[in-house]
Amino acid sequence: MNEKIATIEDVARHAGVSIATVSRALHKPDVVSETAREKVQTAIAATGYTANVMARNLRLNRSGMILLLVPDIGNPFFSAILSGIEKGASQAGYNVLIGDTQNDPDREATYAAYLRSNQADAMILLNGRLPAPLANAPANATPPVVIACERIPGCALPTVIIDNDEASFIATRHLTDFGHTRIAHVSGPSNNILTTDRVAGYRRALASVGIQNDPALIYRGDFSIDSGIAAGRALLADPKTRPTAVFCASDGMAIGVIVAAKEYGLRIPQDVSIVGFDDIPHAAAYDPPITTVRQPRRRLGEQAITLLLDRLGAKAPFENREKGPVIVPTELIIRQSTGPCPKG
Amino acid sequence: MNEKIATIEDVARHAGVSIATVSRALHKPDVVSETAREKVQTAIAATGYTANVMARNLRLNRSGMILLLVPDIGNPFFSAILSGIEKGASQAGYNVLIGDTQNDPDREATYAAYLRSNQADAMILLNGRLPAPLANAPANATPPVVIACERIPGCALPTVIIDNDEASFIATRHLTDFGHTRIAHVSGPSNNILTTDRVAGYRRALASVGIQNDPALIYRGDFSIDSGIAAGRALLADPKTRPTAVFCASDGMAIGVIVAAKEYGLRIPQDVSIVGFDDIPHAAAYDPPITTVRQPRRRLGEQAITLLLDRLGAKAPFENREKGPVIVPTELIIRQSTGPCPKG
DNA sequence: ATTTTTAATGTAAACCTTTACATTTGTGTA
DNA sequence: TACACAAATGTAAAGGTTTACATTAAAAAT
Repeated sequence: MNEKIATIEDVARHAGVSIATVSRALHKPDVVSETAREKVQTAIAATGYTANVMARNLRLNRSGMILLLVPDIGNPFFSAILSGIEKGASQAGYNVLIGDTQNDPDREATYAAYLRSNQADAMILLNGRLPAPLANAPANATPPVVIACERIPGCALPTVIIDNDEASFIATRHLTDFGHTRIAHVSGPSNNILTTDRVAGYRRALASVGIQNDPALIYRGDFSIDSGIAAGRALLADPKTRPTAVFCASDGMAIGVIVAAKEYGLRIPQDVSIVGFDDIPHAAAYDPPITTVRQPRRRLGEQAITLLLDRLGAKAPFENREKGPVIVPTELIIRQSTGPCPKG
Repeated sequence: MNEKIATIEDVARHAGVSIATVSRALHKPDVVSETAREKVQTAIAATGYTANVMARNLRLNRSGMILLLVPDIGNPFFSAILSGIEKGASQAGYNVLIGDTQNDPDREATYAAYLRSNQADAMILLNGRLPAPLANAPANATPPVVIACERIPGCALPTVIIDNDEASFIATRHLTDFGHTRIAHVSGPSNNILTTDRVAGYRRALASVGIQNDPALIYRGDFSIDSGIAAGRALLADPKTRPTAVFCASDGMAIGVIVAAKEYGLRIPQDVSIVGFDDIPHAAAYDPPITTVRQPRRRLGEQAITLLLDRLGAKAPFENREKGPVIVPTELIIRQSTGPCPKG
C-alpha cells in the first residue's frame, strides 16, 4: 500500500481534467461545469486527496496562524482567556499558535519575528511589553497586533483591558463602606502596569473618603499564594499596627493572607476583611468564600480576537465594537470574606 | 520605506552571489568560502532578510508544528502539562499548535487531518480518544502520535500516563491505615478511563484489607467543585450512613466535599477525612490543607514531548516502539485533611 | 606544461498550490 | 454561413526555498 500522499495533480489525472479545474472545483465551484465538478469529487474521494496547506499558504502568502504571546502558559489564569481566543479564531478559520515567552525579551523577539517570516498572520499580546521588532516598526503601518490584559502606555495598537483603576476603587470603597479605615493593599510586582493601576484605584478610593495614604500598608507581592502568605504575616503580625481590611491584587494572594490570618487566630471577616481580585473558581469555594473582583477572562479573550479579526478584515464572530481601547466590565462579587469594621 | 519583504533573491543580488550560495551560507556554512559567507552576512543585514518559513517548509515537507489536542483549553488542569510540552518542543525547534476539541469527535477529526495536510508534523493527544482518521490508519505505519494523560485501551501508540490504579490504591490505603472502614469514593464521569482505573484502585485497596465494597459509597462526579459539593451533601447528610473518610478523584471535588462537610458542622479531619487527587496549587492553601495524590503534570508533558521527539528522530517510520506505556510516578502528599478514624 | 583532483559556485528542478491569461468549445445572432 | 460572445477548460507562471547536478576555478600531481 505505502502510497504517496495524493496531490492535486493525482486528482486531476484521475478525473481527466487539468489541475486548474480541480482547484477551481474546490474554491470556485460556480465557474466549473456540473460534470467536471462531479468527476473531481469522485477523484478526490478515490485518491483521498487533502490539499497541502503549506503549498496553499505559500501561494496565498498567508499562514492562517494567529500567534498568541503568553508570559507563562503554565499559569491557569490564562486558560479562560485562551479559550475565548481559540474559539473565535477557529470560527474564523484561524489556528492559534501559542508562544510561551517566560517573560524573556529574547523569546518575545523571536516570536515576533514570526510575523515577518510569514509563520503567523497576526499576533495577540497577553504580556504588557511590546517585542523589540514591533517597537521599531514604522509608525505608518500598524502591524496586525492586538494587546490584551495589560495596556501598554503610549502604544496605539488596539487594546482590550479591564479598568483596573476603577475596579480597585470599587473594591476599596466596598471596604470603606463597611467602616474600615486601616485598609492594606497587597499589590503585584512593581514593574507591572496592573500593579500601578490597581494601586492608583486603591489610593483614589481612600482619598475619596478622606483617608490618608499610609505607605506601610502597601505590601508588594507577586500574585502568588506564597507571596500572599508572606504579606499576611508582615501586615497582620503586630496587633497594634494591624489593618482591619486587606485588598489583594489577586485571589491567590487573598488566600495567602487568609492562611496567615488564621495562623494568628484571626477570624475572617469578624477580625479582618479580605478582598481578592480575579474571581478564580476556587474563590467561591474557599473558607470563607472570598469577596473579589470578577475578571471576565473569557470575554477578554473573545474581545481580543474580535479586535484582531476586525483588523484582519475577517468577519468577527462576536459582537462588534467601537474605536479606542475596549474595556470589558468587571464586577465586585461580594461573599463572606468581608464585613463591618470591628469596634475599638 | 514601505519596501517589500526581502527574499533570498534580494540577498543574492545584494551580495553578488547566487541564491544557492546564500542558502548554503545559512544552512551549510562549511561548504561556502569565507569571503562569500561574509558577503552574504552583510547582504542579510542590509536587506533585513528573514527566511520565508512557509516556502522553506514546503520545500522540506515539514511544518515544524506539533499539534496538541486538548479537550478543553479553558481547564487549568492542562496548563502545567502544556508548559512542559511547550518547553521541550521549542527546545527542539518545534512550535506547539493547540487544538481545543471540546470533546467533539468532529473537531478531533478535523485536527487530526492536519497531519495529512502537512499542517503538523506530529500530534499529542491529551484526551483519551483516538480521532477517527487515526483509528482507520494502516497498522503497519504508526503515525507520529503520542498519547498522554489518558491511556487508550488496545492502542499501541506511545503513551505516557500515571498509574491511576496504584495511586488510588495508595491513597485509599492511607485511609485504612488510619483505621477508617467506611470510605466513600467520589469518582469522575463514568465514560472516562481515569474513573475506571481510580475506582479499581480504590476497590483493590478496600479488598486488600478485607473491607467489603459498598456501591452506595461511590458517588459519580465530574471533577468539578460543584459536583464535589453535591457529592458531599449526598454522602454526608445522613449521620447513620455517613462515611468517616472520602477519597475524591480530584482536588476540586475534595474541596467541594469539604464545603459540604462544613455545612453539616463536620470537622475535617476529626469527623471526616478527605483525600483529593492532582495536588493543584490551591490544595496546600485550603483550610485544612488537603491530603492528595500529586500528579506531576509538568513531568507528564515533558515525557510526552520526549516520547514524540524520539519518534520523530527515529527516521525509520516502520520501526516499532519499545514496550508499554511510560508511567510517571505519583506521590501521596499527606496534609491535614486526613486523620484517625473517630471512635464510636 | 599538462592532467587530475578538489573546492566553490551557479543553474535549474522540485515542493504543491492558485490564478491570470490563452485557448477551446458551444450558443445565439446577424 | 459566418461571427460575436459566453462559458469552460487548459497552460504556465509565480510564490520562496533547498539541493542534485553541472560548471568553473584553483590547487595538486604527474
